[in-house]
Amino acid sequence: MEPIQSPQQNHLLDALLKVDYDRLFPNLELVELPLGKVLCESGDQLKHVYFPTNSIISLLYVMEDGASAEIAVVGNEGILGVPILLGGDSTPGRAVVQSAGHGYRMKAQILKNEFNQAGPLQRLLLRYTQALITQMAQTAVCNRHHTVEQQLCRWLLLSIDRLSGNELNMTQELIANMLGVRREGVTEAAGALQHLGLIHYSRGHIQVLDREGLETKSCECYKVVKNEFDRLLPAFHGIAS
Amino acid sequence: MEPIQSPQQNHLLDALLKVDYDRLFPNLELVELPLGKVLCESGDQLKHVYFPTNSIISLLYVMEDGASAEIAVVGNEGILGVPILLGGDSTPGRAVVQSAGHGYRMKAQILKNEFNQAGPLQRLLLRYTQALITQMAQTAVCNRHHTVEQQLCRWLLLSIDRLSGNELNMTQELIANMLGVRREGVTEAAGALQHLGLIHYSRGHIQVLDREGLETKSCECYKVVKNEFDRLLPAFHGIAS
DNA sequence: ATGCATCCGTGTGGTAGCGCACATAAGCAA
DNA sequence: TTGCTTATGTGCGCTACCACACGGATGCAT
Repeated sequence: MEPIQSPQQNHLLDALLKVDYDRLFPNLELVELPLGKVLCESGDQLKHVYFPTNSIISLLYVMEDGASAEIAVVGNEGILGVPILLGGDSTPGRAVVQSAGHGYRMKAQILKNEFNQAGPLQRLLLRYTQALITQMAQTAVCNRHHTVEQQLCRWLLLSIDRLSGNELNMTQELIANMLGVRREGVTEAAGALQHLGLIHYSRGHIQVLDREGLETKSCECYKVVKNEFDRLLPAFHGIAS
Repeated sequence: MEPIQSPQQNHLLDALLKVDYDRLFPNLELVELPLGKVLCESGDQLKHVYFPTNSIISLLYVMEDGASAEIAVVGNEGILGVPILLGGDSTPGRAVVQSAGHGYRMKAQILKNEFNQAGPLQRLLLRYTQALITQMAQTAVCNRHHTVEQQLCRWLLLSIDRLSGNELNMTQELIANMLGVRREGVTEAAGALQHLGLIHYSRGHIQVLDREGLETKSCECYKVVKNEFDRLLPAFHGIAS
């Protein structure tokens, strides 16, 4: 039972003015985004930008010794490819599909040209960039000061916010890679959350049972990021109007 | 012996086309930036943007419990006020003068108007934004994986790169606040570096004696950030041409 | 049902950094 | 000098997390 895909499931596309949307629409290509697919290796130049619909893309920085950490996630609220717009053609980061699903992609140059027209589309994407920056900054602080359990809560909340349901397909091993901690650390934290009845998981399948409880257990970082996204990107639905 | 101040000591201003520079020049106001001055409290709307010349501004995130961490620094290579340009009027961060000196400021609205013309000035500032994003991302990773000593090296290098000499006025207590670690941790790390002959410090005055040695001791994060700034913002001196 | 890869749980020992408490030291003021 | 403030050094117990090792469990394929 795959849900029907539509570009408007992506909030950025949905927020475009009708005239902008209609112009871009023919360039959008629906793509499947399987778990683990690397959309952009460190230092690569992105050929396409991606608008996830029901998938999540993780922005990872990988270090020389192989250690990694996620610095932000992109779901149906956003776009992968901000560096293209900012004029630095590459980033030192890697983009990986963290939660399988679909998205629309578009040749990077086309969106860049639209962006350079400095209209509402540019303003929208710049506001998204600001929200992304906030997420990265908060991740930096969170990495410094919060426990694995708190960070796991934040991460779960950010993830399910970007999907329709309350379930994730994601092994603890992968989560550990995202958070930049050991797998055992995730096991322990997840076990604690399950014991509290906040989540249920088994073999790579996670259900959030008590969203509010998770928010309580989480550090403030989740709320800060969420509030900033809501503030900067209210759902104003350019097409519907 | 204060050095003579000129807007062109700031690399962004220096990189403007002459026509843009001439138009902005009358709006630039030289300001002194004393140590510890808070230019922007969390959630504030910036009235001015700042172009440091021989000062450094630190972007700090402060948490509910008072713990803090620096997510990026802005010196003569950059500008404080990127969120203004991106259209989110405020940020959840705080901006503090980390190294006393001077800078030029300008009413935020004026620069925002210039930015919205979508010319070379906008492209320059967007490239700077990309560099800033890289710095924040690398900070997030560094917070996760590297020792206090490595981070101190990175921090010292990033700082002296943004000043003319090889000296800093900065107590260990303040550095600890920036890095989000204990003061004693900085004492220990700084002691080790001094023992190796890489730095000399006493009561809030730090000299870098062996830059190369510091780079060796530092984590890769410094080089990644530096390379990305050099790549995105080559010194191309719009005025001179 | 049997085999097998994957995923998860757990234990043991080691370490970096924390919180706290104080001891020294360097500058400054009268 | 004396005294005061600020800056830096050090020791101690504690905790979160790490690295490694291995045992157990689950689901899938044949």
